[in-house]
Amino acid sequence: MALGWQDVRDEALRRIQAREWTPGDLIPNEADLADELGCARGTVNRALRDLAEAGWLDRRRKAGTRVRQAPERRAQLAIPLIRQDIEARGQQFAFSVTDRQSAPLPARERALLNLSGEIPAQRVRTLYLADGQPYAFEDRWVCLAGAPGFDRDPLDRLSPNDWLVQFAAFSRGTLDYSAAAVPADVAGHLDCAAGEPVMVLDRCTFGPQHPVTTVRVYHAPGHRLRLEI
Amino acid sequence: MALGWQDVRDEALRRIQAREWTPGDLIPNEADLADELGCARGTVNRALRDLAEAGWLDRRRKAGTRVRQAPERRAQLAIPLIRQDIEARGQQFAFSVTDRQSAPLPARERALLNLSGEIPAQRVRTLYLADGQPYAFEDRWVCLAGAPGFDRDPLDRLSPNDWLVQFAAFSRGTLDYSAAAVPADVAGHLDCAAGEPVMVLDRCTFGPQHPVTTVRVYHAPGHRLRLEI
DNA sequence: AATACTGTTATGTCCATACATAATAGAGTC
DNA sequence: GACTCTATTATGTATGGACATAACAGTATT
Repeated sequence: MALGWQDVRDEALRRIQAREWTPGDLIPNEADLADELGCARGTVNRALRDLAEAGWLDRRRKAGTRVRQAPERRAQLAIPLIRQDIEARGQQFAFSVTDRQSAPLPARERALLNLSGEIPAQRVRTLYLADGQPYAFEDRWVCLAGAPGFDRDPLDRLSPNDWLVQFAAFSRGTLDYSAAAVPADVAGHLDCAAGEPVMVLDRCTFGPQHPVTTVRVYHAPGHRLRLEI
Repeated sequence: MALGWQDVRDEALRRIQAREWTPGDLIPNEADLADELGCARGTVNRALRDLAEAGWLDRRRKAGTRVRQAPERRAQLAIPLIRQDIEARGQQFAFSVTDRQSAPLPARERALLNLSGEIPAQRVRTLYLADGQPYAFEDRWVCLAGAPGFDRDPLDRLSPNDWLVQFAAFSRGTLDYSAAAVPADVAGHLDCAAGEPVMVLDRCTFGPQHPVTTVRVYHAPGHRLRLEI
Protein backbone atom coordinates (compact mmCIF):
# COMPACT_ATOMS: atom_id res chain seq x y z
CA MET A 1 0.00 0.00 0.00
CA ALA A 2 3.00 2.22 0.52
CA LEU A 3 2.64 5.75 -0.79
CA GLY A 4 4.09 6.37 -4.23
CA TRP A 5 5.83 9.60 -5.07
CA GLN A 6 2.93 10.60 -7.25
CA ASP A 7 0.60 10.28 -4.27
CA VAL A 8 2.87 12.52 -2.29
CA ARG A 9 2.97 15.01 -5.16
CA ASP A 10 -0.79 15.00 -5.47
CA GLU A 11 -1.21 15.56 -1.76
CA ALA A 12 1.25 18.44 -1.79
CA LEU A 13 -0.43 19.95 -4.83
CA ARG A 14 -3.78 19.62 -3.10
CA ARG A 15 -2.47 21.54 -0.13
CA ILE A 16 -1.14 24.26 -2.35
CA GLN A 17 -4.32 24.57 -4.33
CA ALA A 18 -6.46 24.40 -1.20
CA ARG A 19 -4.28 27.17 0.23
CA GLU A 20 -3.27 25.10 3.23
CA TRP A 21 0.18 26.08 2.09
CA THR A 22 -0.11 29.63 0.83
CA PRO A 23 2.23 31.41 -1.59
CA GLY A 24 5.42 32.48 0.09
CA ASP A 25 4.95 29.89 2.84
CA LEU A 26 7.77 27.69 3.98
CA ILE A 27 6.49 24.13 3.91
CA PRO A 28 7.62 21.37 6.28
CA ASN A 29 10.97 19.86 5.46
CA GLU A 30 11.35 16.58 3.66
CA ALA A 31 12.12 14.51 6.73
CA ASP A 32 9.06 15.76 8.62
CA LEU A 33 6.80 15.28 5.64
CA ALA A 34 8.11 11.78 5.11
CA ASP A 35 7.42 11.08 8.74
CA GLU A 36 3.92 12.53 8.59
CA LEU A 37 2.93 10.74 5.40
CA GLY A 38 4.69 7.52 6.26
CA CYS A 39 7.23 7.13 3.50
CA ALA A 40 10.94 7.56 2.94
CA ARG A 41 12.53 10.96 2.48
CA GLY A 42 13.61 9.98 -1.01
CA THR A 43 9.99 9.64 -2.00
CA VAL A 44 9.11 13.08 -0.71
CA ASN A 45 12.19 14.46 -2.45
CA ARG A 46 11.07 13.03 -5.76
CA ALA A 47 7.58 14.46 -5.37
CA LEU A 48 8.67 17.95 -4.36
CA ARG A 49 11.36 18.04 -7.04
CA ASP A 50 8.64 17.31 -9.57
CA LEU A 51 6.46 20.15 -8.29
CA ALA A 52 9.45 22.46 -8.37
CA GLU A 53 10.13 21.55 -11.99
CA ALA A 54 6.50 22.24 -12.78
CA GLY A 55 6.88 25.66 -11.19
CA TRP A 56 4.75 25.28 -8.08
CA LEU A 57 7.57 25.29 -5.56
CA ASP A 58 10.83 27.04 -5.01
CA ARG A 59 13.52 24.97 -3.34
CA ARG A 60 16.84 26.05 -1.99
CA ARG A 61 19.29 24.21 0.13
CA LYS A 62 19.11 25.09 3.76
CA ALA A 63 16.56 27.83 3.00
CA GLY A 64 13.89 25.17 2.57
CA THR A 65 10.96 24.81 0.22
CA ARG A 66 8.37 27.49 -0.30
CA VAL A 67 5.28 27.93 -2.44
CA ARG A 68 5.82 30.19 -5.41
CA GLN A 69 4.03 33.52 -5.25
CA ALA A 70 2.90 33.33 -8.84
CA PRO A 71 3.31 29.74 -9.87
CA GLU A 72 5.52 30.25 -12.88
CA ARG A 73 3.90 27.54 -14.90
CA ARG A 74 5.51 26.45 -18.09
CA ALA A 75 3.75 25.16 -21.11
CA GLN A 76 5.36 22.56 -23.25
CA LEU A 77 5.32 22.83 -26.95
CA ALA A 78 6.22 19.82 -29.01
CA ILE A 79 8.55 21.21 -31.60
CA PRO A 80 6.67 21.37 -34.85
CA LEU A 81 7.71 18.90 -37.47
CA ILE A 82 5.54 19.83 -40.39
CA ARG A 83 5.07 16.35 -41.76
CA GLN A 84 4.02 14.99 -38.38
CA ASP A 85 1.65 17.90 -37.82
CA ILE A 86 -0.12 17.17 -41.04
CA GLU A 87 -0.20 13.41 -40.63
CA ALA A 88 -1.44 13.74 -37.05
CA ARG A 89 -4.52 15.45 -38.45
CA GLY A 90 -5.11 12.53 -40.77
CA GLN A 91 -4.19 14.50 -43.86
CA GLN A 92 -1.98 13.62 -46.77
CA PHE A 93 1.49 15.14 -46.60
CA ALA A 94 3.23 16.45 -49.69
CA PHE A 95 5.86 19.05 -50.50
CA SER A 96 7.47 20.67 -53.46
CA VAL A 97 10.80 22.44 -53.64
CA THR A 98 10.13 25.61 -55.56
CA ASP A 99 13.71 26.74 -55.84
CA ARG A 100 17.16 25.92 -54.67
CA GLN A 101 20.55 27.54 -55.07
CA SER A 102 24.00 27.35 -53.53
CA ALA A 103 25.51 30.59 -52.33
CA PRO A 104 27.48 31.96 -49.40
CA LEU A 105 25.32 32.76 -46.40
CA PRO A 106 23.96 36.33 -46.58
CA ALA A 107 24.53 38.84 -43.80
CA ARG A 108 21.13 38.55 -42.12
CA GLU A 109 21.43 34.77 -41.81
CA ARG A 110 25.06 34.98 -40.69
CA ALA A 111 23.97 37.25 -37.88
CA LEU A 112 21.16 34.92 -36.83
CA LEU A 113 23.55 31.99 -36.62
CA ASN A 114 26.40 33.93 -35.01
CA LEU A 115 28.71 33.35 -37.94
CA SER A 116 31.09 35.55 -39.83
CA GLY A 117 33.15 35.25 -42.98
CA GLU A 118 32.26 33.35 -46.11
CA ILE A 119 30.06 30.38 -45.23
CA PRO A 120 29.14 27.83 -47.91
CA ALA A 121 25.40 27.35 -47.79
CA GLN A 122 22.36 26.44 -49.78
CA ARG A 123 19.01 28.13 -49.97
CA VAL A 124 15.88 26.04 -50.45
CA ARG A 125 12.34 27.27 -50.67
CA THR A 126 9.65 24.67 -50.14
CA LEU A 127 5.89 24.53 -50.19
CA TYR A 128 4.24 22.05 -47.83
CA LEU A 129 0.81 20.70 -48.63
CA ALA A 130 -1.88 19.00 -46.54
CA ASP A 131 -4.38 17.10 -48.65
CA GLY A 132 -3.19 19.15 -51.58
CA GLN A 133 -3.93 22.45 -49.84
CA PRO A 134 -1.05 24.82 -49.04
CA TYR A 135 -0.05 24.35 -45.42
CA ALA A 136 3.15 26.34 -45.08
CA PHE A 137 5.87 27.89 -47.17
CA GLU A 138 9.44 27.87 -45.91
CA ASP A 139 12.49 29.83 -46.93
CA ARG A 140 15.52 28.00 -45.58
CA TRP A 141 19.28 28.48 -45.51
CA VAL A 142 21.34 25.39 -44.73
CA CYS A 143 25.01 25.59 -43.69
CA LEU A 144 26.81 22.81 -45.50
CA ALA A 145 29.36 22.46 -42.72
CA GLY A 146 26.60 21.56 -40.29
CA ALA A 147 24.69 19.35 -42.73
CA PRO A 148 27.25 17.58 -44.93
CA GLY A 149 25.69 16.01 -48.00
CA PHE A 150 22.56 18.15 -47.98
CA ASP A 151 23.47 19.83 -51.25
CA ARG A 152 23.89 16.48 -52.99
CA ASP A 153 20.49 15.08 -52.00
CA PRO A 154 17.84 15.50 -54.71
CA LEU A 155 15.19 16.13 -51.99
CA ASP A 156 12.69 14.10 -53.92
CA ARG A 157 11.81 11.63 -51.19
CA LEU A 158 12.59 13.53 -48.02
CA SER A 159 11.58 17.13 -47.49
CA PRO A 160 14.35 19.51 -46.36
CA ASN A 161 12.81 19.44 -42.90
CA ASP A 162 12.83 15.64 -42.74
CA TRP A 163 16.30 15.39 -44.26
CA LEU A 164 17.75 17.59 -41.56
CA VAL A 165 15.94 15.78 -38.79
CA GLN A 166 17.28 12.50 -40.07
CA PHE A 167 20.86 13.33 -40.97
CA ALA A 168 21.93 16.40 -39.07
CA ALA A 169 22.60 16.08 -35.36
CA PHE A 170 21.21 19.02 -33.52
CA SER A 171 21.48 20.08 -29.95
CA ARG A 172 19.73 23.39 -29.46
CA GLY A 173 17.91 26.13 -31.22
CA THR A 174 15.51 29.02 -31.01
CA LEU A 175 11.95 29.44 -32.19
CA ASP A 176 10.47 32.85 -32.75
CA TYR A 177 6.82 33.28 -33.63
CA SER A 178 5.32 36.49 -34.87
CA ALA A 179 2.43 37.73 -36.98
CA ALA A 180 3.07 39.30 -40.35
CA ALA A 181 1.39 40.20 -43.58
CA VAL A 182 2.07 37.67 -46.34
CA PRO A 183 4.54 39.05 -48.89
CA ALA A 184 3.27 39.02 -52.46
CA ASP A 185 5.62 36.29 -53.71
CA VAL A 186 4.66 33.96 -50.87
CA ALA A 187 0.95 34.67 -51.19
CA GLY A 188 0.99 33.04 -54.60
CA HIS A 189 2.30 29.80 -53.13
CA LEU A 190 -0.04 29.83 -50.16
CA ASP A 191 -2.98 30.55 -52.40
CA CYS A 192 -4.14 33.56 -50.43
CA ALA A 193 -4.28 37.32 -50.82
CA ALA A 194 -1.07 39.27 -50.33
CA GLY A 195 -1.12 41.13 -47.03
CA GLU A 196 -3.23 38.59 -45.18
CA PRO A 197 -2.12 38.07 -41.57
CA VAL A 198 -0.28 34.80 -40.98
CA MET A 199 1.87 33.21 -38.33
CA VAL A 200 5.55 33.38 -39.15
CA LEU A 201 8.13 31.16 -37.50
CA ASP A 202 11.78 32.13 -37.52
CA ARG A 203 13.88 29.26 -36.40
CA CYS A 204 17.61 28.69 -35.92
CA THR A 205 19.14 25.31 -35.31
CA PHE A 206 22.60 24.57 -33.97
CA GLY A 207 24.42 21.27 -33.90
CA PRO A 208 26.99 20.29 -31.31
CA GLN A 209 29.78 21.62 -33.55
CA HIS A 210 28.30 23.87 -36.21
CA PRO A 211 25.22 25.96 -36.81
CA VAL A 212 22.96 23.96 -39.08
CA THR A 213 20.13 25.96 -40.53
CA THR A 214 17.93 28.99 -40.21
CA VAL A 215 14.48 29.11 -41.67
CA ARG A 216 11.47 31.36 -41.98
CA VAL A 217 8.18 29.50 -42.23
CA TYR A 218 5.04 31.26 -43.40
CA HIS A 219 2.03 29.30 -42.18
CA ALA A 220 -1.18 29.36 -44.15
CA PRO A 221 -3.88 31.72 -42.84
CA GLY A 222 -5.81 30.27 -39.92
CA HIS A 223 -2.87 28.35 -38.47
CA ARG A 224 -3.01 28.01 -34.70
CA LEU A 225 -0.31 27.20 -32.24
CA ARG A 226 -1.80 25.28 -29.34
CA LEU A 227 -0.20 24.74 -25.94
CA GLU A 228 -1.56 22.93 -22.94
CA ILE A 229 -0.63 23.24 -19.34
CA MET B 1 35.58 10.47 -8.45
CA ALA B 2 32.08 9.02 -8.29
CA LEU B 3 30.02 9.71 -11.38
CA GLY B 4 27.04 11.95 -10.88
CA TRP B 5 23.84 11.39 -12.79
CA GLN B 6 24.55 14.48 -14.86
CA ASP B 7 27.86 12.98 -15.95
CA VAL B 8 26.05 9.85 -17.02
CA ARG B 9 23.47 11.92 -18.89
CA ASP B 10 26.19 13.91 -20.64
CA GLU B 11 28.00 10.77 -21.68
CA ALA B 12 24.81 9.22 -23.01
CA LEU B 13 23.93 12.40 -24.89
CA ARG B 14 27.42 12.47 -26.34
CA ARG B 15 26.99 8.97 -27.65
CA ILE B 16 23.67 9.88 -29.21
CA GLN B 17 25.00 13.01 -30.84
CA ALA B 18 28.17 11.27 -31.98
CA ARG B 19 25.95 8.59 -33.49
CA GLU B 20 27.58 5.83 -31.46
CA TRP B 21 23.99 5.08 -30.60
CA THR B 22 21.99 5.76 -33.72
CA PRO B 23 18.28 6.50 -33.96
CA GLY B 24 16.18 3.39 -33.54
CA ASP B 25 19.01 1.63 -31.72
CA LEU B 26 18.44 -0.29 -28.56
CA ILE B 27 20.98 0.94 -26.03
CA PRO B 28 22.51 -1.22 -23.28
CA ASN B 29 20.27 -1.79 -20.30
CA GLU B 30 20.64 0.12 -17.08
CA ALA B 31 22.45 -2.59 -15.20
CA ASP B 32 25.09 -3.04 -17.88
CA LEU B 33 25.60 0.68 -18.27
CA ALA B 34 25.94 1.11 -14.53
CA ASP B 35 28.51 -1.65 -14.57
CA GLU B 36 30.42 -0.16 -17.47
CA LEU B 37 30.45 3.36 -16.09
CA GLY B 38 31.01 2.31 -12.52
CA CYS B 39 27.98 3.65 -10.71
CA ALA B 40 24.71 2.40 -9.29
CA ARG B 41 21.76 1.54 -11.47
CA GLY B 42 19.72 4.27 -9.81
CA THR B 43 22.14 6.83 -11.13
CA VAL B 44 21.85 5.55 -14.68
CA ASN B 45 18.09 5.44 -14.30
CA ARG B 46 18.02 9.08 -13.25
CA ALA B 47 20.16 10.10 -16.20
CA LEU B 48 18.23 8.18 -18.82
CA ARG B 49 14.90 9.29 -17.41
CA ASP B 50 16.09 12.85 -17.84
CA LEU B 51 17.03 12.27 -21.46
CA ALA B 52 13.68 10.59 -22.07
CA GLU B 53 11.86 13.60 -20.64
CA ALA B 54 13.90 15.83 -22.91
CA GLY B 55 12.80 13.73 -25.85
CA TRP B 56 16.07 12.03 -26.82
CA LEU B 57 15.15 8.55 -25.70
CA ASP B 58 12.16 6.30 -25.72
CA ARG B 59 11.86 3.97 -22.78
CA ARG B 60 9.50 1.10 -22.29
CA ARG B 61 9.50 -1.56 -19.65
CA LYS B 62 10.93 -4.78 -20.83
CA ALA B 63 11.26 -3.42 -24.37
CA GLY B 64 14.30 -1.43 -23.29
CA THR B 65 15.56 2.02 -24.15
CA ARG B 66 16.06 3.22 -27.69
CA VAL B 67 17.15 6.42 -29.37
CA ARG B 68 14.28 8.42 -30.84
CA GLN B 69 14.18 8.53 -34.63
CA ALA B 70 13.29 12.18 -34.70
CA PRO B 71 14.18 13.48 -31.29
CA GLU B 72 10.82 14.93 -30.40
CA ARG B 73 12.28 17.89 -28.66
CA ARG B 74 9.99 20.02 -26.60
CA ALA B 75 10.39 23.69 -26.12
CA GLN B 76 9.38 25.25 -22.89
CA LEU B 77 7.43 28.43 -22.84
CA ALA B 78 7.17 30.34 -19.62
CA ILE B 79 3.52 31.22 -19.41
CA PRO B 80 3.21 34.87 -20.22
CA LEU B 81 2.33 37.12 -17.37
CA ILE B 82 2.04 40.48 -19.03
CA ARG B 83 3.33 42.55 -16.13
CA GLN B 84 6.41 40.35 -15.75
CA ASP B 85 7.06 40.42 -19.49
CA ILE B 86 7.10 44.18 -19.47
CA GLU B 87 9.12 44.56 -16.29
CA ALA B 88 11.64 41.98 -17.48
CA ARG B 89 12.42 44.29 -20.36
CA GLY B 90 13.05 47.12 -17.94
CA GLN B 91 9.93 48.99 -18.94
CA GLN B 92 7.28 50.65 -16.84
CA PHE B 93 4.13 48.60 -16.48
CA ALA B 94 0.71 50.23 -16.48
CA PHE B 95 -2.82 49.23 -17.35
CA SER B 96 -6.23 50.73 -17.71
CA VAL B 97 -9.60 49.01 -17.59
CA THR B 98 -11.55 50.40 -20.49
CA ASP B 99 -14.83 48.78 -19.65
CA ARG B 100 -16.40 46.29 -17.34
CA GLN B 101 -19.84 44.79 -17.03
CA SER B 102 -21.51 41.86 -15.30
CA ALA B 103 -23.54 39.53 -17.45
CA PRO B 104 -24.17 35.82 -17.91
CA LEU B 105 -21.48 34.08 -19.94
CA PRO B 106 -22.24 34.22 -23.68
CA ALA B 107 -22.45 31.09 -25.78
CA ARG B 108 -18.98 31.27 -27.36
CA GLU B 109 -17.30 31.55 -23.97
CA ARG B 110 -19.49 28.86 -22.44
CA ALA B 111 -18.37 26.52 -25.17
CA LEU B 112 -14.69 27.34 -24.64
CA LEU B 113 -14.99 26.59 -20.94
CA ASN B 114 -17.20 23.51 -21.34
CA LEU B 115 -20.06 25.08 -19.46
CA SER B 116 -23.76 25.19 -20.01
CA GLY B 117 -26.69 27.02 -18.47
CA GLU B 118 -26.69 30.49 -17.01
CA ILE B 119 -23.25 31.29 -15.62
CA PRO B 120 -22.72 34.52 -13.64
CA ALA B 121 -19.69 36.24 -15.09
CA GLN B 122 -18.02 39.53 -15.64
CA ARG B 123 -16.45 40.96 -18.75
CA VAL B 124 -13.42 43.22 -18.44
CA ARG B 125 -11.49 44.82 -21.24
CA THR B 126 -8.06 46.11 -20.38
CA LEU B 127 -5.26 47.93 -22.12
CA TYR B 128 -1.72 47.11 -20.97
CA LEU B 129 1.03 49.66 -21.44
CA ALA B 130 4.83 49.40 -21.48
CA ASP B 131 6.51 52.75 -20.90
CA GLY B 132 3.24 54.37 -21.85
CA GLN B 133 3.08 52.60 -25.20
CA PRO B 134 0.27 50.11 -25.90
CA TYR B 135 1.54 46.59 -25.31
CA ALA B 136 -1.57 44.45 -25.47
CA PHE B 137 -5.32 44.70 -25.26
CA GLU B 138 -7.31 41.96 -23.59
CA ASP B 139 -10.95 41.06 -23.67
CA ARG B 140 -11.67 38.82 -20.72
CA TRP B 141 -14.60 36.93 -19.26
CA VAL B 142 -14.29 35.85 -15.65
CA CYS B 143 -16.55 33.21 -14.10
CA LEU B 144 -17.47 34.45 -10.66
CA ALA B 145 -17.80 30.92 -9.32
CA GLY B 146 -14.16 30.27 -10.12
CA ALA B 147 -12.92 33.67 -8.95
CA PRO B 148 -15.06 34.69 -5.98
CA GLY B 149 -14.69 38.37 -5.11
CA PHE B 150 -13.41 39.41 -8.52
CA ASP B 151 -16.47 41.51 -9.25
CA ARG B 152 -16.08 43.43 -5.99
CA ASP B 153 -12.45 44.43 -6.55
CA PRO B 154 -12.04 47.91 -8.01
CA LEU B 155 -9.05 46.70 -10.10
CA ASP B 156 -7.22 49.93 -9.42
CA ARG B 157 -4.07 48.43 -7.96
CA LEU B 158 -3.96 44.95 -9.46
CA SER B 159 -4.64 44.30 -13.11
CA PRO B 160 -7.21 41.60 -13.91
CA ASN B 161 -4.33 39.35 -14.89
CA ASP B 162 -2.50 39.89 -11.60
CA TRP B 163 -5.67 39.63 -9.55
CA LEU B 164 -6.44 36.23 -10.95
CA VAL B 165 -2.89 35.01 -10.51
CA GLN B 166 -2.97 36.09 -6.91
CA PHE B 167 -6.44 35.05 -5.78
CA ALA B 168 -7.71 32.35 -8.07
CA ALA B 169 -6.21 28.91 -7.77
CA PHE B 170 -5.66 27.40 -11.16
CA SER B 171 -4.59 23.99 -12.21
CA ARG B 172 -4.63 23.77 -15.97
CA GLY B 173 -5.46 25.61 -19.12
CA THR B 174 -4.92 26.05 -22.81
CA LEU B 175 -3.07 28.65 -24.86
CA ASP B 176 -3.86 29.17 -28.48
CA TYR B 177 -1.82 31.56 -30.58
CA SER B 178 -2.83 32.76 -33.99
CA ALA B 179 -2.35 35.70 -36.31
CA ALA B 180 -5.22 38.03 -37.07
CA ALA B 181 -6.01 41.44 -38.42
CA VAL B 182 -6.69 43.97 -35.67
CA PRO B 183 -10.39 44.77 -35.42
CA ALA B 184 -11.24 48.45 -35.73
CA ASP B 185 -12.31 48.94 -32.09
CA VAL B 186 -9.09 47.36 -30.80
CA ALA B 187 -6.88 49.25 -33.23
CA GLY B 188 -7.84 52.48 -31.51
CA HIS B 189 -6.55 51.20 -28.18
CA LEU B 190 -3.38 49.69 -29.62
CA ASP B 191 -2.66 52.87 -31.52
CA CYS B 192 -2.25 51.15 -34.87
CA ALA B 193 -4.10 50.89 -38.15
CA ALA B 194 -7.11 48.59 -38.29
CA GLY B 195 -6.31 45.42 -40.19
CA GLU B 196 -2.66 45.27 -39.19
CA PRO B 197 -1.46 41.71 -38.50
CA VAL B 198 -0.98 40.95 -34.80
CA MET B 199 -0.50 37.94 -32.58
CA VAL B 200 -3.68 36.91 -30.84
CA LEU B 201 -3.70 34.69 -27.78
CA ASP B 202 -6.86 32.82 -26.80
CA ARG B 203 -6.52 31.41 -23.38
CA CYS B 204 -8.72 29.36 -21.09
CA THR B 205 -7.99 28.75 -17.44
CA PHE B 206 -9.51 26.11 -15.21
CA GLY B 207 -9.27 25.82 -11.44
CA PRO B 208 -9.40 22.56 -9.55
CA GLN B 209 -13.20 22.94 -9.14
CA HIS B 210 -14.49 25.53 -11.59
CA PRO B 211 -13.48 27.09 -14.87
CA VAL B 212 -12.01 30.48 -14.08
CA THR B 213 -11.58 32.68 -17.09
CA THR B 214 -11.23 32.88 -20.82
CA VAL B 215 -9.47 35.72 -22.52
CA ARG B 216 -8.46 36.98 -25.92
CA VAL B 217 -5.30 39.05 -25.94
CA TYR B 218 -4.40 41.23 -28.91
CA HIS B 219 -0.70 41.93 -28.80
CA ALA B 220 0.66 45.13 -30.28
CA PRO B 221 2.18 44.82 -33.77
CA GLY B 222 5.71 43.47 -33.71
CA HIS B 223 5.17 41.19 -30.71
CA ARG B 224 7.30 38.06 -30.81
CA LEU B 225 6.93 34.81 -28.97
CA ARG B 226 10.34 33.35 -28.30
CA LEU B 227 11.08 29.77 -27.30
CA GLU B 228 14.41 28.14 -26.67
CA ILE B 229 15.37 24.54 -26.77
C1' DA C 1 31.37 47.88 12.40
C1' DA C 2 33.16 44.99 9.03
C1' DT C 3 35.25 40.57 8.22
C1' DA C 4 36.39 35.78 8.69
C1' DC C 5 35.44 31.48 10.57
C1' DT C 6 32.38 27.81 12.13
C1' DG C 7 28.57 25.17 13.12
C1' DT C 8 23.86 23.88 11.71
C1' DT C 9 20.38 22.73 8.61
C1' DA C 10 17.61 21.41 4.46
C1' DT C 11 18.14 19.91 0.14
C1' DG C 12 20.90 17.15 -3.39
C1' DT C 13 22.67 12.97 -4.56
C1' DC C 14 24.61 8.21 -4.31
C1' DC C 15 24.41 3.44 -3.02
C1' DA C 16 22.64 -1.42 -2.44
C1' DT C 17 18.72 -3.80 -2.19
C1' DA C 18 14.20 -5.17 -2.87
C1' DC C 19 9.96 -5.60 -5.02
C1' DA C 20 6.34 -3.93 -8.57
C1' DT C 21 4.85 -3.69 -13.21
C1' DA C 22 4.54 -3.75 -18.13
C1' DA C 23 5.59 -6.01 -22.17
C1' DT C 24 7.59 -9.43 -24.62
C1' DA C 25 8.72 -14.23 -25.90
C1' DG C 26 7.86 -18.76 -25.66
C1' DA C 27 5.23 -22.93 -24.41
C1' DG C 28 1.27 -25.20 -24.46
C1' DT C 29 -3.62 -25.74 -26.04
C1' DC C 30 -7.57 -25.64 -29.08
C1' DG D 1 -2.85 -20.68 -37.31
C1' DA D 2 -5.19 -18.34 -33.30
C1' DC D 3 -5.50 -18.32 -28.57
C1' DT D 4 -4.18 -18.58 -23.53
C1' DC D 5 -1.08 -19.03 -20.00
C1' DT D 6 3.48 -18.48 -18.13
C1' DA D 7 8.12 -17.22 -17.53
C1' DT D 8 11.48 -13.69 -18.35
C1' DT D 9 13.28 -9.23 -18.50
C1' DA D 10 14.05 -4.11 -18.41
C1' DT D 11 12.35 -0.36 -16.44
C1' DG D 12 9.86 1.98 -12.40
C1' DT D 13 9.93 2.89 -7.79
C1' DA D 14 10.49 2.49 -2.46
C1' DT D 15 13.73 2.18 1.39
C1' DG D 16 17.41 3.39 4.73
C1' DG D 17 21.60 4.92 5.14
C1' DA D 18 25.34 7.85 3.99
C1' DC D 19 27.77 11.84 2.59
C1' DA D 20 28.01 16.32 -0.27
C1' DT D 21 26.79 20.99 -0.72
C1' DA D 22 24.71 25.44 -0.34
C1' DA D 23 23.25 28.84 2.60
C1' DC D 24 22.11 30.79 6.69
C1' DA D 25 23.20 32.22 11.58
C1' DG D 26 25.89 33.04 15.07
C1' DT D 27 30.65 33.67 16.99
C1' DA D 28 35.13 35.29 17.04
C1' DT D 29 38.54 38.37 15.18
C1' DT D 30 40.29 42.57 13.28
